[in-house]
Amino acid sequence: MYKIGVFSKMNRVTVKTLRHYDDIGLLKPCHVDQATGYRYYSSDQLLSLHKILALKQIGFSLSEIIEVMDKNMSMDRMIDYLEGKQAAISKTIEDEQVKLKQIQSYLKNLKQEVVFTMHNVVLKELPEVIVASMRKIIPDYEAFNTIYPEMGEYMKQQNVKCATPGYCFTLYHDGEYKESDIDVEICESVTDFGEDSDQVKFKRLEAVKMAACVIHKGPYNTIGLAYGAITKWIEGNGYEIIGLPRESYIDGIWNKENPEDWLTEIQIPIKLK
Amino acid sequence: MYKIGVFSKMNRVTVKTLRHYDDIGLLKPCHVDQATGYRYYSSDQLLSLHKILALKQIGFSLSEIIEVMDKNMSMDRMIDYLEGKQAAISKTIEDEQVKLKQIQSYLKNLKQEVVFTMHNVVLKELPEVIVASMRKIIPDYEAFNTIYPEMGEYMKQQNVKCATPGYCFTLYHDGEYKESDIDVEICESVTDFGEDSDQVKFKRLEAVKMAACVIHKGPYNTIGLAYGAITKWIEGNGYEIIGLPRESYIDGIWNKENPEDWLTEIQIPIKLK
DNA sequence: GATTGACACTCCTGTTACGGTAGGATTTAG
DNA sequence: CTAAATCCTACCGTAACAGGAGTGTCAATC
Repeated sequence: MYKIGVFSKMNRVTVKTLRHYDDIGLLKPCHVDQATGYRYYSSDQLLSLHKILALKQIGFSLSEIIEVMDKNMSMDRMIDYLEGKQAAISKTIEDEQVKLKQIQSYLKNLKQEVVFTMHNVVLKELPEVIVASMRKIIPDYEAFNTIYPEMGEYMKQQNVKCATPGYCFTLYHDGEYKESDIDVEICESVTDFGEDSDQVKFKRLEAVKMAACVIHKGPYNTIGLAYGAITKWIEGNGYEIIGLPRESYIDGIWNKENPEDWLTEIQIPIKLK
Repeated sequence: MYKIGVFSKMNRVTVKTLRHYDDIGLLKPCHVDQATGYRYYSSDQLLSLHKILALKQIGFSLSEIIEVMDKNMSMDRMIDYLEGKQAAISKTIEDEQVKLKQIQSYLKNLKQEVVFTMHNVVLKELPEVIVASMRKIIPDYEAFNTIYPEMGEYMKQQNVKCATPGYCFTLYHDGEYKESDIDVEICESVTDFGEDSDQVKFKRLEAVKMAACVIHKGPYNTIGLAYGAITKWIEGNGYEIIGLPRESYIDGIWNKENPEDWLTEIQIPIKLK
């Protein structure tokens, strides 16, 4: 029979830990003095403690350990448990490796003197949305100024409501950058389907599990920088593009005078290669 | 100006999270209504939120993010920070991989029907100790019964005190298992140096950074099982032995009648290959 | 103008596995 | 007998929120 201090030294755990295990019922001392409350442990309990530590080292939580120790768990259940842990650990390893790659790509950019604060790439999920869409081949970027009002007009007619928060974006159907005759589809997220017209169609866009996103601040003529940053990031981190990029308009001519204040988010569906 | 709900949807974060960031001063809404307490955010703040999420995704803690965002951190400091993170992540990856190997080795044993509860290998640090030691070549294991009392005798003479908790073990100097003419060194941890004699020497054993440990329960003639388990584990997990195994006696003939109750811990210094 | 449903607010608690500290009782050594 | 070491309980703190209770506000409808 050992007092808690000695017992703790025998297995290199702290007294605090032993008391904690007592509290949660993981390892009760074999005897507790009624009068003083002193805990006494037997050397037999070293065996239990040993097992607890072993399980802890391979990533079991204390409540899991309680479960494993309490019932004389069958071997099959034990195997299941271990395999579950195995899968969980494999996943964390993968996640950490992704993080590592991201950091490395940031470091690379930093060292190449690309300003860090400009384009922070974030991974997000994009939810399913219903959109009113209008696909056109426009002669140049100026044409946006005419087609957006056109669509707004039609939607007012149809009496459909935009979703809140507003989500309005352009899909670029050309695989590459073009200055003229651009195949674009402008989309506005709405609450319900309306009636299709020649120009405007309603459709449901599926959720995107993972999209790389950057925010671009400033007028549209410098948005190429953001595209450059995000595509570089995607490649540098071992992802590949699996859908059309969306250019989502947050602030623009309609609510901010100064083009330097405009905000646009680029969202590109991706997956791990 | 957006209310918290809309703003939260714009970046796929929860309202709870935004309030939390407000509480800790990470992202204050640009306006708070004095009367109602309603928080209002501007689209500009999407940029900040974006940066916060990007940093979080690569493993920064919120307090670190506050630091990074607050002062317009210099690029060099930023690089330092990122490199620190990089190292930390690499380390977690390694740790997790070690865990994974351990689980795999347990699974292997389990599936080979080796009883799981018998030998749980735990990694521990062994502290520095001062020991009284006696090295001898003994004819057989029976001889322990004579040399231990011999040493006890000498120590009583010398008036040295054993450490608490007692730590008494045997070092096996033969590289291999032998049945006769065994080169052993018995050690007893003491509080202070005493005077050396022909038989008994005092010395300081350095701390061992990592030792694989198992507890063996029962008489000594079955201790081979424990050795088998531990060496298999060491190999299976990619470690190598870098010191003499210690056989530490916890319970034995001196305090337990029934050999089935005896406890012995085997400690083997190791390092990652 | 009143109602209503959605949304907002402020606490408070709970999560993991203990570490730190305060204040008081007990044991052990000198 | 006294002092030091050890023990006890009890409460707070950690990271990053989630969940819930109880209540107040907003925008739209009747």
